[in-house]
Amino acid sequence: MESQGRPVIVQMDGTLLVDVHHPGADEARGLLILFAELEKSPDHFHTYRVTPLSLWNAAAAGHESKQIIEGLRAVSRYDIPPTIIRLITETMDRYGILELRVGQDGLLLTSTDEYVLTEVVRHKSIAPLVRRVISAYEVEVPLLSRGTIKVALTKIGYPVRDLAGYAQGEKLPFSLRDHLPNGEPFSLRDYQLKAADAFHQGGGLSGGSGVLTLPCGAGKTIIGLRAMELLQTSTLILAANITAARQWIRECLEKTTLTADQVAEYSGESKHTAAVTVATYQILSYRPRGSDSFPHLSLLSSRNWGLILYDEVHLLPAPVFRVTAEIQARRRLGLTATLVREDGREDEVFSLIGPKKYDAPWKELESEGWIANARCIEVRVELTAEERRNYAFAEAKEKARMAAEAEAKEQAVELALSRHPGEPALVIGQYIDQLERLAKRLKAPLITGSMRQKEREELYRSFREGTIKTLVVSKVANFSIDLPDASVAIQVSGAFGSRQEEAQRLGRIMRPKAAGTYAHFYSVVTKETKDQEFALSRQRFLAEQGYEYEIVDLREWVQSEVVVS
DNA sequence: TAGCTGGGAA
DNA sequence: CATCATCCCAGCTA
Repeated sequence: MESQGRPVIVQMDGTLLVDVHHPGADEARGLLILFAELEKSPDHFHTYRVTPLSLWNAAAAGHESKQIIEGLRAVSRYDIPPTIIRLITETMDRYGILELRVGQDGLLLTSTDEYVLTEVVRHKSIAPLVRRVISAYEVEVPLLSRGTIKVALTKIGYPVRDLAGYAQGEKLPFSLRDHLPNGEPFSLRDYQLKAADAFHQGGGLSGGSGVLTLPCGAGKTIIGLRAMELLQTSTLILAANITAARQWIRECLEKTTLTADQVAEYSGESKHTAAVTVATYQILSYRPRGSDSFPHLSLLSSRNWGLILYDEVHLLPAPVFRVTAEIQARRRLGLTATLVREDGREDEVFSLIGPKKYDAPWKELESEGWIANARCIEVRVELTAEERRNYAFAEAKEKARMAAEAEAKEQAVELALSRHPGEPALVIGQYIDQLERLAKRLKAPLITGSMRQKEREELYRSFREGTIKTLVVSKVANFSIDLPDASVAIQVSGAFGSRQEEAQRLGRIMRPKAAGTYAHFYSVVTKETKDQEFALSRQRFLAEQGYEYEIVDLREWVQSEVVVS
């Protein structure tokens, strides 16, 4: 291939630009996601960035800096700047210089490079964790410091390869069923097997802990059950909320040979433990008022768990990080749709749960029909003259809300809905006032957090049965996994900067649709306001997931609709 | 003992 | 950056 014709431009600052119109762009992106993170995706060039964490994940997955650089050369339009080659090589090669293994009387932190170990051991965050210097290649660390030292080493740029192994855990013989209770045959999809294998391979030492990244609707639970089956051991499952916890219990009973007395819920409502116990993050982080102890954290050491499974690992709260540092001898599996945390503690997930073991190829899942084909549309609206005046005079903190609640959004929602007659649609927003207005205008029921669970379930049922076509929902849409699937989602307001929220909402329409049809995801945004600032991060998120998206203007849209009808 | 309400946390 | 979620617990009723 002509070098002029290659799709990637490597820049001095560590960003990688992909020309998305280039025929080799898809292939290039497949290479870049191995070791770089997508940063933004304007019209013609997508920007990736290499970060220490993205490079270490690649190294932990067994990629070598040499291969990565060769691959990059093959898709790069110009010569790669030497500083970037050095950055990739040095960062990746640091992973694995240090290793942690079991010693006679604690852990051994070992190095193939005496200078690195000496330097590291002198560091003020590491020195207190070292019990004894054995040689220039070996120091002793107390067993209990396993987690702390891993976090500290990552923070100073020398992530350690943990080869200290795992506790056996109580045996639990069971298997996945090949038929569900209703008689339907049940088997795992290819990528589900691959994901679970990626976690398990390497067995005793290098395998057995890490994170699997899969889109909503790809069957994360099933992969978790498969991982449990591979290990045949008692498991503590931590879930983000009670509904998710109960979903785990249901799936255990439905899809495995585990019996009801082997699966227990540990929550505010019911505190039972069994060989498989499902708890919420919140009960672990619970602290009675005025106290500084966490009475339920002991659950983690209450039994000889062979596996701790962290569902939605990006939500893992601080106290659970702390205790996870203390149980590094237990196998750990993290499941998530996005590894991005709003609090920036990705490095702790990397250190304490483990490196990323599998990242689902979205586009592949989509083309194989496991998740829906989705179209994302950003609808831009304007403030009215009056709103604009108020906006100009408003305090900075009021502005976001004013933009989010712009009157024109209501018309945009109506118009978007009219393009999908008969399709189940969700209107999702952040502010109850705005949602109340919308619900009235659309003559659709509104569901918020204050609605009783019973009433919600009623509405969900009608929606599922099709007697209700449109539901207006608040932030419950981000959490409630009972919320039925739709083929249209319209978001009118929200924490637009939050990619997690975006992921949840997009997930609402990701269940496979009939061949050749699309799911539609609309975001209604007010032009020239705070609202618009969030558009960039959304673009980035959607592009990360492999989605193209389209921008339309409400005014032009209104005109074209008039012409059509 | 279950079922509801309200306050508090993060 | 405030808003709205969540869950947990205590305390009430029956």
